[in-house]
Amino acid sequence: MTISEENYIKVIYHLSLVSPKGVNTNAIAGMLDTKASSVTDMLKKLSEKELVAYQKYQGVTLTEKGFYSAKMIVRKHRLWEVFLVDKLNFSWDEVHEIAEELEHIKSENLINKLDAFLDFPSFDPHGDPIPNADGEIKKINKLLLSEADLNKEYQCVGVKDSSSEFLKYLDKQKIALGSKITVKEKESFDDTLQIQIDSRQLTISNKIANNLYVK
Amino acid sequence: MTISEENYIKVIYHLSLVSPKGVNTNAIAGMLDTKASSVTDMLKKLSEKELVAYQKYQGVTLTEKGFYSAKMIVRKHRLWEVFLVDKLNFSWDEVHEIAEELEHIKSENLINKLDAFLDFPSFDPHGDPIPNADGEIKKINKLLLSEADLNKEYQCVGVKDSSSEFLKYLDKQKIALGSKITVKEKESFDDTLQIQIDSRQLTISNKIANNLYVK
DNA sequence: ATAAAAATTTAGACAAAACTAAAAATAATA
DNA sequence: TATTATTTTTAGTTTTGTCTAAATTTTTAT
Repeated sequence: MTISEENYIKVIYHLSLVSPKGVNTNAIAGMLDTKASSVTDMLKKLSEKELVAYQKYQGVTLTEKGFYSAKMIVRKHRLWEVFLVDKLNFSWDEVHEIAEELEHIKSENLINKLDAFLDFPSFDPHGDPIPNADGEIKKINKLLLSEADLNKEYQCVGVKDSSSEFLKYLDKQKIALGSKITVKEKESFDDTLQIQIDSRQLTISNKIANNLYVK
Repeated sequence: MTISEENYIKVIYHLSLVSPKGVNTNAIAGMLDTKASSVTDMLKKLSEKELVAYQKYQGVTLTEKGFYSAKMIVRKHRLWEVFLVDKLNFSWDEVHEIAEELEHIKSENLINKLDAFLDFPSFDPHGDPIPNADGEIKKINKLLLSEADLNKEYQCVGVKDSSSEFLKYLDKQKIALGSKITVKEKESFDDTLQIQIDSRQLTISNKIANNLYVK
């Protein structure tokens, strides 16, 4: 697989988690910042290689083979992110772009040794699960903070939006994975939340609460 | 720079260490396993970008800019090799191919953090020097074992040929960087050497002695 | 010094991955 | 249901890096 093909497969994977019945050409184009016509061309090629099931005008889904390939790319991306944060002291908002390059390094041996070196982590620095060498993914029962019960203690386990801006906001507010969070009050007018986080009081908008996972 | 351009610059760098007056088109083609005509095309492009000084039919040399770029690529390659051997427990004959891919990862920040993580090594697992962030290279007075004096103790500091086959031969003979080597006798007929290595006796061919650096 | 050999460059073509513009199919709406 | 609007595909180009074959230049050898 070329780097370009891998990027398509990865994007189709992420989109298919949201729309499992079939991923639209335009959605793929949007994610890859390319044109729909380019996507059509690539879908034909990926279909030839039996990585996707493609019927024109009907969207695409990953084949078994494509699904496994996608998980291996995601595995590499997330393991490298762990490496960058845990070993090289990058902050969690800096690692995505670099991992986008590292995820295309071919050696399977490399990634398995890296996995061992990192002690077989199950989650990346943003709380996203890391597929193991067989493609298996550890699921946890997480929910958005916006859906959390009042006065019940949760633990922050991930972010939905992992943009640099959001992550930097969280750093500023000292909200990190592992933080203990209790929703004290919910303002019905604008869905603003009063939360207690590691014994501090904080007011956060609905947008923030909609992008934080807790369990 | 594209990956292809980087590969050309790197090859021109290595060849120019041997023929500093100008590197031949065919030599580049040989190293990159490509055709001379492709090399000519690329030389024009690299010349446009002022990475090389190219006069047709006269061979090519690196400009200041090209020379620095080359050293940064070599720096990345060799730092990744140290990482693979020291941290991921690869053996020294397995790392070249993987480093060939890793050397093209773009982030300067990444490579400097990796450098720090590895404790600013000056030499890679094959004894080749690692340029620092400014492109400076630590030189040592090494010589080929074939040129060594009799009955004088040397230390193995590098290999000239770093092919997997040669490295595996050295592993088999338990010759490693740091080994103490004394040439006891030189057979003038075929230049075979009787050496003492870490208190063992060994007979090695001229070909081996011509590919081992000592100091 | 000139002919033959080797090295290098040019010209034209191709594959991959992108693009634009236009056509076709599907979805949405009056 | 007919008509827009949207989405998707096709057709034809472009760019990058490669190739083959032919032409040119340089080097080697008679």
